[in-house]
Amino acid sequence: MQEVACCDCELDPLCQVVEYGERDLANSEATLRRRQPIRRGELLFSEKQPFSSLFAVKSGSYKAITTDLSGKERVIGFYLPGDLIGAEAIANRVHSFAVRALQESRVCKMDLQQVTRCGRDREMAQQALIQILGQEIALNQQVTTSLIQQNAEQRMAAFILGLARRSGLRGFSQQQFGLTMSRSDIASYLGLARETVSRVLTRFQTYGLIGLNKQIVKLRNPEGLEKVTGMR
Amino acid sequence: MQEVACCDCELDPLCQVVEYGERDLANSEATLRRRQPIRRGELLFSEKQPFSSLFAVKSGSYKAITTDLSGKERVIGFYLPGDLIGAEAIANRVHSFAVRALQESRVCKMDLQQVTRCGRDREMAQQALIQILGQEIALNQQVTTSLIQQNAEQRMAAFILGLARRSGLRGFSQQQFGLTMSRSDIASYLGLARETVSRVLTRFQTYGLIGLNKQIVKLRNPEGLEKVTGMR
DNA sequence: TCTTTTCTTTGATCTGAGTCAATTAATCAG
DNA sequence: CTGATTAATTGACTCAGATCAAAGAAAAGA
Repeated sequence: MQEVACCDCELDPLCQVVEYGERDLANSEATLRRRQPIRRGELLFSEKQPFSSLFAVKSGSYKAITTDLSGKERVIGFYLPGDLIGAEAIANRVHSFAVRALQESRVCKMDLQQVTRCGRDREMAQQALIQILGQEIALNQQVTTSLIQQNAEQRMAAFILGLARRSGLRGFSQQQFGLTMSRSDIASYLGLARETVSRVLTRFQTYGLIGLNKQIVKLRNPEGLEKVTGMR
Repeated sequence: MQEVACCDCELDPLCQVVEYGERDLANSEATLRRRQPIRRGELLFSEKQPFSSLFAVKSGSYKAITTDLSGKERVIGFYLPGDLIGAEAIANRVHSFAVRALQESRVCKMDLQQVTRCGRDREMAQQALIQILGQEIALNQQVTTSLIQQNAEQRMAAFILGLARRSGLRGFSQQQFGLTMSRSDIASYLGLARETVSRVLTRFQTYGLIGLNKQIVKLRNPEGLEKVTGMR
């Protein structure tokens, strides 16, 4: 299982400050626990659970899910190595969705309560956190836009390119990466039917845009995909 | 034009800290400018413009817009009294979309550069900002979810209820409020055709869910609307 | 005021994507 | 390895919502 390097991780600016601060702390209560293992299918936290920590994905992948009135599960996001999990609960101190591991994975866990209590490094930590949250807002904005006003092919193309970009940013291959979530998960996330996801993926293969076997996606024509999205 | 009270504004926790800090500052360079007037159609900032300040809507309304490849405008959000504008640019120091006033409006403008330089109040200001950003992330998450997987009626219902809730939260009527944006703007935002927005609105009227004349919406049956959304 | 332009509504038609159904492939348990 | 269960693909059909078109209502200019 390939892991993201700390230097490529979104939470790292905060980790550094916290860990630096920790050395000076008399009590050895770790505020930061690196590389916690999580089994496939395990919940990182559940909906309505009180907020206690932020997580950074070290390896593997996760999905964020809510349950609607009829009890059906809805996927509202995916997390890959280097991604931040849990920011949505900072203000209300309660998680607004559950997060489940899609495979054997590892996270780094940071106790935010402690972070905001650790005195002289507090300001640096806060500064770092502000940056991270700002980044998060900008990203969410983009994702929302690219999903809402687009058709099935555009959504899928944007989704695949997004995965590729994230893979590249975290130090992995930008051309080839794992599609660890099921077709149903993708469908739910993109607001499409399973069957449509399947059809669009095979269409993309016949167009020569991507190659796909087992869980591995290969970008054969990234520019073409970019065109399909219809965005800049 | 009705204005939101500062105590009902999202940016207020930050304003308070900043303004308190300002009194002690030797230089009288204001970091906070309250109630700046903006004319209808005027840009608050444009896409790709360097980030310099956060804005809080005091009165009126705004839309956030990007332009796609074909040069067509896409609405990606609306701002009402009490809302925060500009958070998406904090991390990258560049605005990722433009914001245009939908009518005569007022904003409070806060220079964030200064905020993060003002010394002993800095920590309080940062704490406040973290809360605000966290709230922003949680809200965006909700909006995205409610839009992507819903049909036209569900989107419109959620949109109207969202406006009502925001209106109520800011100290205005929850039953009655202005629909200051055009049908096209709503359509673009919700990812629908103008015609569909129009049709759904008339359907809602004939169902007795809302009343609508000129720019004023009245909720006649909020529970009914809530049911239409199909969410909790 | 009247005219022009823009916005909104309503109707008719068409199409992308959802639903239902059946087949094939992959994963899991023993 | 083998049968059982679950996931993915493919096809046929349907419908919500897009597009096209035209009329009506508001808003902006003169």
